[in-house]
Amino acid sequence: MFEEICPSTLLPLRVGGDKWAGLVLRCLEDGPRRYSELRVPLARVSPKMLTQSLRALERDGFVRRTEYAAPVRRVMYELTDLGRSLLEPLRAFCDWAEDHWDELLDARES
Amino acid sequence: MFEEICPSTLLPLRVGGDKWAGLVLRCLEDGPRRYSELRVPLARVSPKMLTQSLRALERDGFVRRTEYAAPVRRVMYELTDLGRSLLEPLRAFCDWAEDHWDELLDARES
DNA sequence: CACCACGGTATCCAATCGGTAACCACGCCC
DNA sequence: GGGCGTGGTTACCGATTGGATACCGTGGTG
Repeated sequence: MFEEICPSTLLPLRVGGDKWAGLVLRCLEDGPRRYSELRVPLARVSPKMLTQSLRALERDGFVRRTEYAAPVRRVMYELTDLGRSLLEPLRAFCDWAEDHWDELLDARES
Repeated sequence: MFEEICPSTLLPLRVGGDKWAGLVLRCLEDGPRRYSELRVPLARVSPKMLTQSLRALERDGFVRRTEYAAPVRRVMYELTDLGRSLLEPLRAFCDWAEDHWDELLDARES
């Protein structure tokens, strides 16, 4: 997931000045995820960077972090309304990238 | 221009991995501009960075650079069709940022 | 000839980014 | 009580970014 398909590879798009924030947001679009669940699709992201991105997203109000102590330790990350609203322009970008994939590749080659 | 208004200040959005590329594109949306004309609205961007952004945008096919030798040396930068098409999602982001300005500020404060 | 505008380059340097790897506290479960 | 899973943190370090500043070649122009 996200190896080749995302615009980040061909047209690096950074939201919040953070290399991975955009991908994290997209990983959360289908509902809350735990830290370890996020690590699966974002295998290329080091734990340090994932934490850093999540903290930044939390600080800026895009993501809500909820900690449950029992029965097992669980931490849930989910989009806030603000975060969900950001998905719209983000998807616009991704759609654009898909539509212009060939042109991007052509331009890059020459 | 672009001092406080652009999302780059509050929600850094980098297109092409480049800090200023987004602003450069927006400066070109109303037609061709010369290097020195771009320097005016982008006063905060050092010449080095501006050149770097323009070169990257040219390499990726978003901007066309045309050089005229006579009568005075002039270099025009203008958007290609690809570049113009990128303005759409870019504007979506800017509109989003304007709409959620207050929420962004609120989240940042707390 | 001297000077100026234009469109950049060159150099230096500090700060940031991001990857690797190791470590850690807590609680459960065998 | 020893190991494991969870959700991280810490230290270290090289690479990249980007800001400031000075400089430069070319071609008009007075």
